Amino acid sequence: MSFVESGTLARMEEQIRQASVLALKDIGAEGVPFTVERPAESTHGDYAINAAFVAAKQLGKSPHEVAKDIAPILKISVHEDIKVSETGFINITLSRETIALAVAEASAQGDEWGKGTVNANQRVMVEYTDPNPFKEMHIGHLMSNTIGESVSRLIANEGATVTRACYSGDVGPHVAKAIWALRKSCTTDPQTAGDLSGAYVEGNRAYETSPEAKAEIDALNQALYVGDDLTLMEFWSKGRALAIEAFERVFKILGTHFDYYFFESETAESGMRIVRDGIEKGIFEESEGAVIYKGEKEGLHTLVFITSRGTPTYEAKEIGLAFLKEERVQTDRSIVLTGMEQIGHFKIVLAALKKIAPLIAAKTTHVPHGLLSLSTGKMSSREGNVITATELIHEVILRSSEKNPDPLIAEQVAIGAIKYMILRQAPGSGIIFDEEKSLSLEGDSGPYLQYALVRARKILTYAATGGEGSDEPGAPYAIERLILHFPEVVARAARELAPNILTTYLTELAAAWNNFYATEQVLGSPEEAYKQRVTRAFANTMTNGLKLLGIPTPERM
RNA sequence: GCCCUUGUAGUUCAACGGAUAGAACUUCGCACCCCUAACGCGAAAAUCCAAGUUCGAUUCUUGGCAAGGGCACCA
Repeated sequence: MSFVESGTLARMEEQIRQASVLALKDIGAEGVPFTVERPAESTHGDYAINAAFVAAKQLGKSPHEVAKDIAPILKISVHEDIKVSETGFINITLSRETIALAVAEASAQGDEWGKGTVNANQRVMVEYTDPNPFKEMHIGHLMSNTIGESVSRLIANEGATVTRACYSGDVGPHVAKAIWALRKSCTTDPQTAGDLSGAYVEGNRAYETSPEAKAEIDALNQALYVGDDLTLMEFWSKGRALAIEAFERVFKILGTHFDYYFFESETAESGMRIVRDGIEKGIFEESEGAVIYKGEKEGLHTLVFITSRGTPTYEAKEIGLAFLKEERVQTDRSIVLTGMEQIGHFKIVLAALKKIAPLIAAKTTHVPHGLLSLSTGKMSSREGNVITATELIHEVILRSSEKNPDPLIAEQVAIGAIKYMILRQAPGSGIIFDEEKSLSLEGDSGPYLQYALVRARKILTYAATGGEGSDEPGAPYAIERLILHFPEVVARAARELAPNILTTYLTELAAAWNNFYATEQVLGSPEEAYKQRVTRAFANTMTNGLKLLGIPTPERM
């Protein structure tokens, strides 16, 4: 069992890569780039190397000939069969024993199955979700939260210490608008987060239609930054607390917990100070009473950091935030997840930050995600035609409870369906949201994965004994050859910050399991012991995979 | 006008420059309820257009066309 502990198979792909590097060196093609991949067609084997194509030109031979030179000198420590395709791929098919060992490993390791060490000893901060108090969380925040949570878990799974951060705009025009409207309607004691966002919509309408209201709101905005009107600040602080309580209720349902909350009220002052200091250094300029950054020389454009009224914009606050994060937590890497509409702004912020604090800028990565738009038209929190996070969750729970009277399970299924919809596609691409089409409970969907797991676990609860028979059947089941790739898939998803890679894999895995389930009887079969092990290996893989996506795993469905 | 992102079956999404472009929904057919059918099997159906780079391009480059977003005091 030392094999299981050392986890040799978890590094199978890496081993093949290294063996290929050495083999290439031996045939005089050192350093050519190549890939080791899982062939789309399983009959081609478990791993494929394309090095022969790349080396062929340099060696003046055909890819097929080069592949034939490489294949015999590949030194891989597990049993396998190496074949060369006519086109020039080197295909590696693992032996029956090797696959059985991988299944044993997946079955025995439990929670540890799939853990990696790529990010060992790294400290990473991930900022995501970023809802604004005085507005409600809407489905766009759901997208940021779902991707951010999964990315955090994937990074942590590779050995990093992850700090989760949530940054909230608790000052600024949107807050002034909401407070203005609340005061106007003599609301001294708003009760729900819905009251606040309703007020925001109203305040925004007034801001755009009435010059007097605009002046009042602008004044209120400045007063909030100054902060010496105690009645105002108390009202503000109460509203903020109310909003955050609402956020945390949603976070709990979603399975997220933030280690740090950062607020714009904390970053405004230092952000402005740092920007002002940057004027003398020639980083920023004054223009028409505002402080701006001219990005033209770097192919960017000009953006205002401090307004002519002396209030900081998003950009100045972002600079302040970078320093505040640094002050609070030591990190090696800082990831900021936002909607892609902020790409342009973030480039400029990072360009400025590079001149102010090059080390912070160097370790900061902006990861934009696509936007969620409604098939019925544009969503705008200013106009109030948004689908809020809680609305959507309740809507989907309603649908999932048709098949599940148990409210906890209905909720788990609903969250699974919502998160799957978001995580199935590349983080950068947007979603045109249509509840009927986007949120499926059948086919490629969250419940499909959850259901496959439930069925496997059920078998395991019946399997009180280890079952009869111990030898593995001659040919491996398709599911076995999929299970062994799990650690590699997870590592790649973490490296590319792309949970969709894992989602696609788990969907394929669930399909293979359902096929196995439909065609093979586990309990009471001649190969029961081995099939139970396969079942456990699948259940571990799916459980750990869903955990990494942040998708709940219901006990039954 | 400039910049960014995206164009793949009827629809919603995959495909680290590789093998016959994968799924799901829909449609049609089959199976059939024996460890849970939110399941399984089969069929039909797609790379926006044009050049270029490459042994090989959905992927890279350039130019069109189309959609979305951003471009000084919102975030």
